[in-house]
Amino acid sequence: MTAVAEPTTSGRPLRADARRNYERLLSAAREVFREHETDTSLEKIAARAEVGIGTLYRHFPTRLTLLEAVYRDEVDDLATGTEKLLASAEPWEALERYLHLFMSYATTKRALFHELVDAVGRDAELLTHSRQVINGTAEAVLTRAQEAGVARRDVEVSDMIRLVGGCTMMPEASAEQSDRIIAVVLAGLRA
Amino acid sequence: MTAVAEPTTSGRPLRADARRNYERLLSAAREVFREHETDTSLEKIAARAEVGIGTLYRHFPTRLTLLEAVYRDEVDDLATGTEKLLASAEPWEALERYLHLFMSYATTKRALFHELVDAVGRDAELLTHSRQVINGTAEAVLTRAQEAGVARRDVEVSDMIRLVGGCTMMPEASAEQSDRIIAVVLAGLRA
DNA sequence: AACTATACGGAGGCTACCTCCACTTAGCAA
DNA sequence: TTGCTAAGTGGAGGTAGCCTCCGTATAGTT
Repeated sequence: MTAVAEPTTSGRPLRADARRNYERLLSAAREVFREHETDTSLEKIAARAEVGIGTLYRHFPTRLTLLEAVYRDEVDDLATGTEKLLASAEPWEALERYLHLFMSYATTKRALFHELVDAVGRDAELLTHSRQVINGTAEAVLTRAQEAGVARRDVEVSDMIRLVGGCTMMPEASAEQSDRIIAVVLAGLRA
Repeated sequence: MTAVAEPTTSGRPLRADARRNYERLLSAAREVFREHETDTSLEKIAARAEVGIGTLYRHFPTRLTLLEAVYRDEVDDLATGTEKLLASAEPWEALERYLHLFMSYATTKRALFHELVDAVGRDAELLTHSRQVINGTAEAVLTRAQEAGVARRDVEVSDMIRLVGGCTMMPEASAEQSDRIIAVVLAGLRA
């Protein structure tokens, strides 16, 4: 689909078969997660990729590892989209548009988000790629708005992420509801 | 601990041993959920109550059934606390205090909340006691504030629940963070 | 004391996660 | 080409949790 990030676990490049299997697994996982939500067994994904379960586990030692790999591109898209916003829009408008961006990302990727949060809860040390990216982008947007004096200063990044991200964890949000919620949050954040 | 709701599944009263086991299970579950979060197997709860796993399942056919029974009292406390608020406080102040109440309820009972939400996501028809109570109380508070003209009218009950409840689903909120978040939400809800 | 509806309990089926290791093979070097 | 070996494969099987089924036990009644 998109260019696959080199799973260069060690220094050495992957052997051809390993590389092929890695990609088969990734695209199988993508398909499966698109059809069913996230409640799919790893066995089924391995079968879909016509690969043994052991192979899956060597490439993706954890369920979360696999989920992250699947969504890696899209999280990175969120980050680059945000950078554009920061370059082109005024601080407040950037914040507005960022929240919409983030909400729609978190909504469509609810599965990842949910599991990511669960994982962080279980192992506080675990700092996954997605988490780093999300924290970084949110921080850039919020602090810029605060320094411009348009956003309250007594709010932290984690508050904002929690507010917007948290409510996507509840099921069945309509687009209208998302918009209403963001409107409330924005009104609350305004300096 | 508190008066146990009669598990009057059918019309007939429970046999003495059944009743005893029901209460043993309930208090074992209460203890266990207090110590570990929610990741306890039902087998362990049954063992703690010195009761067979089959007995547990007859009384609580679903994991959720048990969780609900454990927290039933506390959800009801939320409801009665809210009624007092409505009787004694001005519409806006009632809303403020309600959000704090709700947040602290949802935070300490995160386990139930999480599983409840998951369950609702899986089976949309399922309308559990907790859900009914939460919806009912939130609605009373919000519409009162709206009718008094102090809260935005373009906000629905489910939006508010989603905002406040959702962010409790992410782990490790400090009391200060909860307060900051509520402040943002309140500022956003104000008419 | 006998009888029966009610309730008990745990063996066992199912499914998912994950590990381990005997086998296979890609890629290199002679 | 051939052989060698580090790299990779795959699935049997261990663990754990959810839940069901049904033979056994007993409370409560007659």
